[in-house]
Amino acid sequence: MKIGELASQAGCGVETVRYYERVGLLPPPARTAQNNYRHYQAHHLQQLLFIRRCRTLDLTQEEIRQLLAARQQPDAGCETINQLVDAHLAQVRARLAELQALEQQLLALRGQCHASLTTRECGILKELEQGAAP
Amino acid sequence: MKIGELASQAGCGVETVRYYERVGLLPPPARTAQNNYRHYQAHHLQQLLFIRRCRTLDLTQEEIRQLLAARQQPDAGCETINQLVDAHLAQVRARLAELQALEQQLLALRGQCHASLTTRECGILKELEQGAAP
DNA sequence: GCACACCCTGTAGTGACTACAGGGTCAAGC
DNA sequence: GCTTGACCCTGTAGTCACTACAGGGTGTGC
Repeated sequence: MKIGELASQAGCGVETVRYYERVGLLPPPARTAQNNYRHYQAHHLQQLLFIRRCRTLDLTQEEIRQLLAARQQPDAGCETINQLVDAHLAQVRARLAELQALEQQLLALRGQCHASLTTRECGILKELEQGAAP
Repeated sequence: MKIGELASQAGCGVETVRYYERVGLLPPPARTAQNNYRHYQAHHLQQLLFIRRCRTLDLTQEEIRQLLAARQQPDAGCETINQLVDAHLAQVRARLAELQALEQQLLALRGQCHASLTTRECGILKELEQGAAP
């Protein structure tokens, strides 16, 4: 299949596909001799779907590269895979904690001004100007 | 004061200060005639602290620019400030919801493999290869 | 023969910095 | 007077994962 069909089957843009090839996440497909168009096989689609699924889980390219490499060694142990997912989960939870703290800070900030005041009187600006870290 | 002192008082790098000047968040300071060093006043530090406080709240440069502009008009109403904080809070909450969903997906994925198997048998890889979006 | 969808390469932009390279300046100690 | 090291300057390139052109070639239907 051509790149447009591959991309639409994977639910991404053709430019994303070419980008994955450029950065080495997708192997370069064969080209037709006549017009140099990329010609993809089923395994390309499989790998692209794998990559897209990983991306919906916010895995980085580097993490995906490690998973793809692991897939090449089906007889090796899968501890690195488990560790990778655990590490990523830990990162997500760390970011969650950060964002929850941020939400509280913003709520407190928002509580500084309820009325429609002048900028000079606005509690939010005052807090941002003078407040130390909460 | 010179840029190094300003930066250390604000708790950021000198390159960040120069960057803020380049993108227009900090006004260009006077330069000493002798050696062209930047020479900062107290109000520069004030503004830099303001910017850094906004950044710890994950406000974007564009949002900070709006707050700085509002500060220049102390007699105007502060509705835009309140709206800006509300909008940002909504964004943070949306991202929180996304991350919580992601956490659940990763947990489910992690549950696919507890043992130390071969890559071929690893439930995580199988899920990533074949699983539809949860 | 023409319009239009598709394909190609290559480059630049996004946000908010960070990290050099390659140079100039200043103060302290010898 | 000289060296050493900390500081300052400009300008450019890198980060991440795309996205958006510009400027061209190709294929298909009317």
